[in-house]
Amino acid sequence: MARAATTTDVFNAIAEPRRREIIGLLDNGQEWAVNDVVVQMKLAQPAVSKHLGVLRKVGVVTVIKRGQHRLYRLDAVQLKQVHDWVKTYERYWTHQISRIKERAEQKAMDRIARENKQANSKS
Amino acid sequence: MARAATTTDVFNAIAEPRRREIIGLLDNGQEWAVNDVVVQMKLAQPAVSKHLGVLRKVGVVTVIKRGQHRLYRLDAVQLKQVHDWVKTYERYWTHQISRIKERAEQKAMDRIARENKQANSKS
DNA sequence: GACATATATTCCTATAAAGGAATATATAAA
DNA sequence: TTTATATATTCCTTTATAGGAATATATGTC
Repeated sequence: MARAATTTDVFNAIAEPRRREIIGLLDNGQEWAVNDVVVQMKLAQPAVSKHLGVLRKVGVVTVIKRGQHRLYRLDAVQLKQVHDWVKTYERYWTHQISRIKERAEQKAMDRIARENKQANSKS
Repeated sequence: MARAATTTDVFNAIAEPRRREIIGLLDNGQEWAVNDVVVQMKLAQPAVSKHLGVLRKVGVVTVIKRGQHRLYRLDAVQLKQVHDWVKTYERYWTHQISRIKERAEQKAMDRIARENKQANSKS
């Protein structure tokens, strides 16, 4: 099997660094014509159109037509699912918990792990 | 040019749903032998070894050898860069700010946008 | 040493991508 | 209507998968 399509979900869409860069550009609350993005990124117009197309398909940007221009706007709410997923692991780099709490947490996790192991061996 | 390698950065590594699933499994603070993962995921052993290999290369998991087993452990600190990036856009789905603040923020963004436009047209 | 178990690696196939070049399409302008 | 501008789409090439099958490697057991 090949890799999943970039248009299947947001995780795939933001895996490409240039698309993250585009998202960063659009994060000024303004509408961006394709050519504005082309000028900022050092990238050819077709490439930019394609990247914007991917971002549109996963819903991270929206488009409206105005004259001959197509104006893209960031709709970053779609990034919430990424945030929600990664937030689960926040405790791994948040060191605000004391050693004692850490050890208690570790013990609790050990217990859960044992229970899971039991449950799995039963099935 | 083809897509960037999954081993180049964490964003690419977590673009694959099964790898996110594996990360979820290892999030119990325990060491996991490859076969434990194979049993949980409905996936063949070579496939699991490969996914774990990708995660190891980007630093999301660590390995130690014990006997004939290789024990994998989550080192989720590497996910912090994803969290940091996506956190930038948190305000898009956090509605705790008042209408007035929103409008003020929008105005500020408009101003920044204008300044950028000036700066760009100069160069 | 012979065999079993755990894991990684190699080879294969199908698929998807990223960007470049060329082209199509739509709208504005003269 | 002809021409210019803005953008999307198609075709092409190179590259990187993801998983399956087979094999290699390391360790444990008898």
